Amino acid sequence: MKFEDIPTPAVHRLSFYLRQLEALKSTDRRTISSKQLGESLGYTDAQVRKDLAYFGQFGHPGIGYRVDELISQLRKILGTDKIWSVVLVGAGNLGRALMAYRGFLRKGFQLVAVFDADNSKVGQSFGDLNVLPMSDLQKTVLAQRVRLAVLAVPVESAQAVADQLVAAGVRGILNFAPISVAVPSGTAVQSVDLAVQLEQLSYQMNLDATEPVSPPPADAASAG
Amino acid sequence: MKFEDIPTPAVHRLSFYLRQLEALKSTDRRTISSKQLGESLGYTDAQVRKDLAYFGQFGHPGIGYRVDELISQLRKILGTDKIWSVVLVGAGNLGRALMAYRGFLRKGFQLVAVFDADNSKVGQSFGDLNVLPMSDLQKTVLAQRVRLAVLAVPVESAQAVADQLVAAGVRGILNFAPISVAVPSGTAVQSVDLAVQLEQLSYQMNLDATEPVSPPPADAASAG
DNA sequence: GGATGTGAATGCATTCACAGCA
DNA sequence: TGCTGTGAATGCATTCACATCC
Repeated sequence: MKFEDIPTPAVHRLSFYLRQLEALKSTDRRTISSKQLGESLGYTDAQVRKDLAYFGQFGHPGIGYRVDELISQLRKILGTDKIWSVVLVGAGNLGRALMAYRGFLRKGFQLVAVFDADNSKVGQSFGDLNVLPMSDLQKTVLAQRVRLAVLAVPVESAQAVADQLVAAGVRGILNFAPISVAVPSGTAVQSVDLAVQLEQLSYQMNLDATEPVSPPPADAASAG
Repeated sequence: MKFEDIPTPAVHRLSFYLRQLEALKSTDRRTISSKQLGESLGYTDAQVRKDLAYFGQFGHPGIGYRVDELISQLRKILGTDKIWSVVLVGAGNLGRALMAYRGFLRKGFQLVAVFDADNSKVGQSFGDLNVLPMSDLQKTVLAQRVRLAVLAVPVESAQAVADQLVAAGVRGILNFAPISVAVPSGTAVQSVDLAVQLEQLSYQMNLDATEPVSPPPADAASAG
């Protein structure tokens, strides 16, 4: 089976397996069964086994999966056994918060440059780095062969910046602007839109007939 | 067909249709076909029609969908035709950035309280609001009948805070901590984990045999 | 002609269930 | 006995293709 036709949802779950396993490292647990791993994440045991089996035989019948072993296999599969250089475009509140958020940089990613279109921000320090002007983007990305970018700019400029990134050689974009960024095939985009996610929650509440807007407080509380 | 068994991916796409349509409002466009709407988001026309048809007949044969009409239908379906009260837990960098990010609060959501466990943060101003201590969470959420929460706390406390939120009556949580938050059935969780998303990009790059880590710059650049 | 809405057909992902190994 | 890996069976989502309406 070729890598290309492994189900996308399966690849996505791999990241959660890895996260869960890494949390386990601080405990004294050495092995884990597909059942245990699945239950902690809300999946079935068959699902876990099938997902992992797409990539090889990592388990030990009668034993389960060895935690260390599976972690390193998953890192290899996901490509985070090597370090990826990442640039950030947009040094505003969100950009800063994202980079500062603890655990953002789980091993495997290193921020190598930060850009902003606002000249008043250029030159400001940003962790170990200084904010660079957009005019430096092309040459920096090219020179350092950067392949990944985080896009935290206002929605109006998101598409234009994405175009520049792709032109400079970036092949994966993590986009925080609320727009569907168009990129040529061969380039991947992952998007995070808070409004979209809240809407999904709102929809799910409607299913339970949970009432929105706070009416004047009474005393009862109901749930499905 | 009952609301409960509409495909999750379809509901998710609804949010993107809505986002796209809202962007269209600033133009003079009055109607749009399933083909046009789909193309702008990378879906087929049949997909768009099927998704919308799960909820009713919103289109006009020979014409397409009227933008205004479809927007209000989608808001109704997603539950954002009413205002949902939202609380934020965690007034750190991320929490502040999330709330400040323009467009975060697309109509339909209103932040009514902010909590933080760090006493030095309590009392600080946060937009129109003041940061409250965690000890106020229960009574505030209960009194205002809040059903949605944004969780931007360190991973160690995420599960405990989620438990408190659920106990207070929250039924939907948007979680930014890198952990799989367990909640009782009847409560929904949406999660955002930056490391997970970068890993997904990393995996997709591997498919194209794009090399990670910057070796000393040469002159060639390749792409699939 | 130009578009929707929708049953039928296809294709994809998950689950079952069991052979096989430690 | 306990657990994996995996073909076969099921179930879900997408796409096709066409009757229908403006």
